[in-house]
Amino acid sequence: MKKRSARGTITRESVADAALAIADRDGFDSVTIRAVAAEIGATPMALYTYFPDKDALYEGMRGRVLERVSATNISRRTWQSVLEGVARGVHRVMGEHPHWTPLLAHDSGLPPSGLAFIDGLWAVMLKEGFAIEDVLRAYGSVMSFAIGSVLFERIMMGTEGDVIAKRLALLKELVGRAPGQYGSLATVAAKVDRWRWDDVFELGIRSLLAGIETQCAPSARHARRRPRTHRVRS
Amino acid sequence: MKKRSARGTITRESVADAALAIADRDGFDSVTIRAVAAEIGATPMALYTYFPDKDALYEGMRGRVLERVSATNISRRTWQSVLEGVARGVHRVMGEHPHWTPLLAHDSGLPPSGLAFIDGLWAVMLKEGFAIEDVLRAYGSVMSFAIGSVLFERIMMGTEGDVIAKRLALLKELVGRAPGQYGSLATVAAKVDRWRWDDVFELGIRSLLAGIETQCAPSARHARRRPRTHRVRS
DNA sequence: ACCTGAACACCGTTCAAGT
DNA sequence: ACCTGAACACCGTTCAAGT
Repeated sequence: MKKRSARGTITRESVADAALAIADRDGFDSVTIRAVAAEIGATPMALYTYFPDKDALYEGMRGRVLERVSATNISRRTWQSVLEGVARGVHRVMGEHPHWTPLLAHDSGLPPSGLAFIDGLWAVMLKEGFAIEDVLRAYGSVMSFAIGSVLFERIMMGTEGDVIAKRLALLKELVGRAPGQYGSLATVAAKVDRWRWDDVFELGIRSLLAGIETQCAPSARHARRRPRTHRVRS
Repeated sequence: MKKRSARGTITRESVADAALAIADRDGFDSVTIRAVAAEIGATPMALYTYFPDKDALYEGMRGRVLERVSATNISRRTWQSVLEGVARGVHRVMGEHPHWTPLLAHDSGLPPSGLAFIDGLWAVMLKEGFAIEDVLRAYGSVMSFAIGSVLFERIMMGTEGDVIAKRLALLKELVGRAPGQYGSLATVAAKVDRWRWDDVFELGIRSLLAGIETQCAPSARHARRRPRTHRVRS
């Protein structure tokens, strides 16, 4: 909808940012090639100079999001501050831009800037004495939770922040069926408007850091060789 | 592609199952109204008798998936077995059907059967003495992790199980840039083919259950009134 | 190389009509 | 109520053409 931009002013970043702006404003499904082109004052096909297809555009968007996450200035002093920092960064950025969350669930690759970002985090963990396989194990569990908490909140609450509307719809759903049948749900749902979703995140991140500490983090005190229990599951 | 089904034989379940079968076989993006209709031998518009729109179809699919999760027979004896059981169920079902994972990230509602399922889990937690707000806090953190671990694995490894191909692509990516720059990434990536993703899940679920135990679970020994630390964040 | 305009093969969904 | 067939307003992407 903007005026035609001068030739040569388009960049991968400006395209990705335009796409993110549309997602913010109109929802993720409104991010179409045509809409993004209109946003920067170009023709749909002009974008194909910068991104070979729509998955590549998603990848570019994800790169820009990760730059925002890293801009929350994660301390690299300890492995705890690294893991907590990146989790908190994901949680904060996605809390501010709920329409961006589908990017986290779309398996269309990580841009080079994302690789560099991860490399920096893993370097700290290795330097702190993490075993190589524990780096991915610990990073994976924390990132899984960070991503999942954002998506789970979106699934439960929707994207519009209409908590009350959702709760009422839920209760109406319950009343419509056999009364008393969904007693536990109703009991908890009645508390939902007083609910702070951040508490879910806090409980999870605290538990995970503690668990990593005891299960795979290197102790600076005594330089033991990662005492992992070998487990057998049926 | 099947033969025309007799009039009146279509059900919500058969439509949802056909959609899940297509996702399994051809990928999630191949689940189109037209493809599902063809799968059950009907016309595209025939589905609209059972689902008002595509989001409703997703909701129906999610309901069928949750039935599978609950079919993993979750023990309801303790709150630990409930939370671990549902997390393990999600992890197992989605491990067997990676193409279904986008359903977990799509915020288009939970079907009534899903509500009943959650109600049953929460009933156990309440009966075990959980405070009302702790029910959602604990359930939320565990489910967030379960969902996130599935999606994170899919993001990192792709959906085809082509672990080696992915790793090679990653390493090639690294070599292409300044050598030695992505040292940490390369060090860890070199171990990836020996990697068991289940270890990420095990570390997370263990940590979360332990954290819930200390931070909000009721102790059967001494019936204290949930000793939560009151925290203030900047 | 960058960008345009027309066209193609899809998609979800509406509508009018049949049983 | 259940189901059909044609049509509409989209979508991502290809192609031939211009600078």
